[in-house]
This record gives sequence, C-alpha cells and structure tokens, in this order.
Amino acid sequence: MQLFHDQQVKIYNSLTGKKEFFKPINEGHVGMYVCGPTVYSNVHLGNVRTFMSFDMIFRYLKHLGYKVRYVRNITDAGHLENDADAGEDKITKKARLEQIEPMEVVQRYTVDFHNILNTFNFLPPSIEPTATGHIIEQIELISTIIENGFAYEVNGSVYFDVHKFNETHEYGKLSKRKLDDLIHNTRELDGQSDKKNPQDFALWKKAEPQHIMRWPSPWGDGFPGWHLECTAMSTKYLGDRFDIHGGGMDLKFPHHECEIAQNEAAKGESPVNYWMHANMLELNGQRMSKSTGNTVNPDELLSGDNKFFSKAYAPSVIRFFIAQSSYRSVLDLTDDGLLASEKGFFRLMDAINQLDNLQASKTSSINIHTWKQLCYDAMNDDFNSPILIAHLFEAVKYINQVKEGVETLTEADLALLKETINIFTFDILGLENVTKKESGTDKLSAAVDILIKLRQEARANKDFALSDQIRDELANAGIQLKDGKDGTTFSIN
RNA sequence: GGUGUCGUGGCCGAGGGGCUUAGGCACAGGUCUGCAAAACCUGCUACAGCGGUUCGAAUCCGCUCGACACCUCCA
Repeated sequence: MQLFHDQQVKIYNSLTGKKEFFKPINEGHVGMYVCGPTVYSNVHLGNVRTFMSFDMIFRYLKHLGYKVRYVRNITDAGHLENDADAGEDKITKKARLEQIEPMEVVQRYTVDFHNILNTFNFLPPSIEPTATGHIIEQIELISTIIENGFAYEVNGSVYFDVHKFNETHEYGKLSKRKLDDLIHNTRELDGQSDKKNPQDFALWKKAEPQHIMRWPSPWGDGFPGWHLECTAMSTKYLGDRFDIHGGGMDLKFPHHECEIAQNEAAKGESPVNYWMHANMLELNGQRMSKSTGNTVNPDELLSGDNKFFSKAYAPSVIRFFIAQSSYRSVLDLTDDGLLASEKGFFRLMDAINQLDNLQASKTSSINIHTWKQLCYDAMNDDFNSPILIAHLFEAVKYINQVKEGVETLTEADLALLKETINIFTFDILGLENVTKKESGTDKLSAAVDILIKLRQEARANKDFALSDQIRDELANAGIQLKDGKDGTTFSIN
C-alpha cells in the first residue's frame, strides 16, 4: 500500500524554520539518520523522549508505504569531556571509576539502552552502526577534508578550519549563528590549544600515552572527533545527501552545524534536506541534571523507585504522555501530568477493548471516513500526535455512544473504525494494550466472571449487602466492575 | 553578552488574523442505576503586559516582563 500518494506529509525543517511538504529524494524511499546515545551511562530519559519521537515518525512513514532506512548510531568511541585539548574522555573516565575496560562500559550501557527501548516498545532502526566500527571511514573522510583544504594537522591532531570554511561556505546556517558573533562570544577555555582559532573543532585527536581507546592513523595514534562519526556513517549508509536528519535540540549547535560543515567540506554538498529537532524534557519544570539531583532514570520511572513520582507507570502510559505533546515543544514531566495521562490512556484502551462487543446497525450516524482522514491530517501536519490523540478520543466517544445506542454504525464502518484506531494507536503511536494484556489471563477472567454472576444473582434477590460486598472487595483488590446495558465488564487498575 | 524557542482557562497541552466551544485530567449539575462506579449529556471559555497594523488579533509587528535551551560534556 502506497498511502504516501494520498497523504501529503509536512515537516518542520529546522534549517528553514518552516513547515515544508516532504518530498523524498527517491520516490517511495526515505533515508533518515538520528544521532544516537553515547554509551557511557544509563540512557537519559530525555534521550528516550527524543528517540521516541523519531520512533513514531519512523512508524508513520513506514505506515504510509515508504521504504525507510532508519540509521541510528551508537557513540562508543571516547570523546573528550570538554573542548579543551586536555582531559579524559567520558568512557575512559567511567571505566576508571568502575574499574573495567572501556569496551565493557560500552557493552554494559549499550545493552541497557536496548533493554530500555525494548521496554518502551521501540522498533529497532534499520542500521545501528557504531563509531568504533567506522574508524577507517572517518580517517578517509579526514584525509578528504585535508585535501580539500579545510583542515590542518598540528602535533598529531587534525582540526577543521572553520574560518577558512566560512570564506566560501556558510558556517552557522543551521543554528542561525554568525561566525563573527561566535568569535566575540567564545569563552576562554582552560588548557592550551593547538587550534588556529577557538571555533575550530577536532577531526582527529592525538592519544596521550594513557589514553586506552586509540587507533592508528596517518597522523599517529589517536581517536576521532565527536562530530565526525555521524558524517561518516550517515554518508556511508544513506549517501552524500539524504532526506531526514534528527536529534535532540541541544545537538543543533555545534554538533549538527559541524556535520554540515564536514559534509560540505568533504563532498561539496549539504547533507540533509530536512533537519528535525526534538525538544527537551524537563522534570518538574526544570532541566534534568545529575549535578542538582533533578533527574530520574527510565528504569526508576518504570519501577516507581524514585522520589519524584507517586507510583510506577507502565511504559505505554509514559509513551502516551509523551505523545500528548508535540515533539517540538518542551515537555514537563510531572506526577500530576502522568496521572492525568494514565487515566486518559486507560479510557482509550477500555474503549478499544469494547469494539468487538458493539452491535452493527443498518445505517451509520457517524462518518467514519471523515474521521479517519482527520487522523491522517493530524500526522501529516508535522507528526502532530496531540491532535491525533484528540481524534482518538473522538473515536472513544463514538464507541461509547454506539454502545449506549445513541449513535449507530454499519458493519463496514465498524470494521473501518476498528482498523483505523488500531493502526493509529498501536502501529503508529506504538502503544500497547496494557489492559487487555493484564486482564487477558483467562483463568482470572473466568474467576471474575463467576463473581460477576454471583453478584447478579444476589442483586436479583435484592441481597444488596452481598452484591456490594463482592463489588467493593473486588475494587479493593484492584478489579473494577462496570455495569452496562448488556451486562457487567471489569477492568484491572 | 550572543543565538534560538516560548509564555493559552484549576492543571497538562494543541491551534494559530474573523466557525477549533481542540483534546485529556480535575470540578459542578443531569441521565442511567437498588446504591455506586463506568458511560452518556450539560456547564466552567483562556490566550503574560503595553502599544501598533487591520473592518477585525490569542494568532502579524514593536517594546516590556518572565521562562527555557544552546553558546562548555549533555538528547
């Protein structure tokens, strides 16, 4: 199915600051690169939000029938903790602190990263390349940039010559910065530098004797600069120019700016047609920060083992919460917010679980085709998941109204409603039917059904003390009975 | 200091010059029910402040105040 012929997607392009119609370079194919994590500690919750946004985008583009090659890298080469020439890299530092090999650090947190993403029901990317697996490509890229005159070697390190580059290119076009402003506003950093100018950035760093992660190169033993791996891997797997490049807002400058510069210096063309940036996640109105303690790990949020939240939240509830705001907005993670989302989420699930029980009519009083297109319109408009969810709640109302007999749907419309709501809720938003999963254990259902039956008998005999006792004690056990026109159902809280 | 994003009703959160009563949560009233819950119906009607453009602005422009991010490792 090639829905993309009918559904015109608009993407907010950070490069132009406008929403633009999405037109892939090769019809029917999409190349998308997203900057992945540096695996030196547990994956950051904000990181999860960013990747979740792109997971949703990946899912939607696939649903539209695009053949998507989604590349998300793993940064496993050590990069310096700051831009000064001295200092330890993050992975080596962690290795020293934990008294293990750097590659053990990499392995441990790569596994953690995958586990967390699996828990949140992520689709795996098409390719997940590592920086250390592409040292040769990075060295070749550096050589090309030197040949083209945009980099210079000093003492075994190679730097990108930003000033030279800016004479013929536009450094800063993504982040809307002018080189002159950068020159005037660059702070003095500690440690002497081999750079010609503070704005220059490292393509290759000479490894000091104690530096463990090191590779041979034409300039001596060393390791690649941080910005380089993304350029090397994106061009290797997606070509010199590809469709979408995503990442967190904080990567816009300098990381993505430098990627553009590297690509233009090496290949002569700007690498990306649509730059997309996901906005930050805050915790209780403030940025997450390890140093101030205002931070929570994904597993702590899921387990409830933390000081910020009143309870544990299901992965899908968190996913739903995140989808309720636009990926381009700052999102504030709060207990009240999660609690509200949780209720809404279960209301949506309850309605979806009622779909099979609905009675079809000869005519429809609701136009399901119109509603369906509204769902597409929402996603076509820069992946506006909050609006999509608003439409899903319209469908919740439809379902309940049909159940109440207020509205009617034909067999065909009922099927269309069911298909569409399933696609958007589960395939595209990536939610999981938690209620069904929990209450789906047949033996428990059978047991509760017996209790429901006994309660009905008690009610028929006007033995309300007994019927209320059954209802209330089930409620205390976390099982809620719901009396409807066609009998009683239950849900597990 | 520079760059950028943004300030929406009790809370969260979309939208974006003149019909969105967006949506969710909370709250109030009603229907249903033996009572409740659930569901349904109804109500609560906002766009930081001050100017300007316009027939008309929450939506455009300017200023003020405030928040956040980046400029230094961070998604």
